[in-house]
Amino acid sequence: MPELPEVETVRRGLQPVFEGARIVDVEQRRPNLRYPFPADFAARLRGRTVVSLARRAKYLILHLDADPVLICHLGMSGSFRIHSGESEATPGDFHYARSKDEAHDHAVFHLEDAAQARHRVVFNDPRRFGFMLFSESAALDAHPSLAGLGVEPTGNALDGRLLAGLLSGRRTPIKAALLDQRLIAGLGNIYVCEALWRAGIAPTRQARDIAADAGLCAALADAVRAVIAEAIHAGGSSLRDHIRTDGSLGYFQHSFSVYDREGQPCMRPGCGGTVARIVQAGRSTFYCPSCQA
DNA sequence: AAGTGAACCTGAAGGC
DNA sequence: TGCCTTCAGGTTCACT
Repeated sequence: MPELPEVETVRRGLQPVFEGARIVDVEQRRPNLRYPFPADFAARLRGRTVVSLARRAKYLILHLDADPVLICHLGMSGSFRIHSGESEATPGDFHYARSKDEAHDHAVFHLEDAAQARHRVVFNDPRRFGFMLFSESAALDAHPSLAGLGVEPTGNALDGRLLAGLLSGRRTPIKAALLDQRLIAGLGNIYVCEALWRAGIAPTRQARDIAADAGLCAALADAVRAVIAEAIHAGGSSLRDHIRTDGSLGYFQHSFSVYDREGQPCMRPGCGGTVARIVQAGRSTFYCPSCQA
């Protein structure tokens, strides 16, 4: 499921285990995920100390005390589990994290923290759309996976004026424009649908038409920032709940207004419409034809 | 340039 | 019970 809020939730869950820890060993259990693991993957990580765990868009970035930088993407079904002694937790709990099919445990990081306690961090990814790559340089903007990524929808950078500039002149449907990682980095199918519903904008409208309306751009930028911020917040609370458990309980509790609600009543007060599903660029779009114009 | 569809891969869910 | 089809949070590439 990982869109930006889920990746950020995973990052926050992993951060206390990774940061400051020494990588004692790495098990690489297959040659590739979506892409081949980097050459000498385990050997080059072994012995390094983790300086920080960052995030850019849907990418996790592990900065070490020496080259390289580890870039990790969860794809559609990637997850991490933490094993610390007796306890176990899954940071960022979603569908596939529940299945503890060890056949899909593709990489294991053995860590030792400052108090010499050992932790294992296990990467599981049934569909193997995830990947791990190295950047030889700390200048990550030069890495092919990260170069060209657009603005983060967190913080205050994304406002109506900036959004208007990004959408200006584009003939593509607004749905596709918001999914374009070169414009805004980190939105996925769920939160694009949700943001368009909040802003009352039909997903089929042309991006350039939205760009021409300053009020709409401001409303859409606000909706994007709000839905991402709320989702991160919800992920955090779910994470806390989850870490108290044995790692096997509960889905990430989403409350979607339109996503996956085809045929159900629109949740906007007084609207009375029915959520519809259409396909755009091969992907499901959920929206309310009554209040999204 | 813009848009679509396919590809990568496994698993869940629903119809019959 | 099983077999079949469809669908899934992402990204990239090939083609109109």
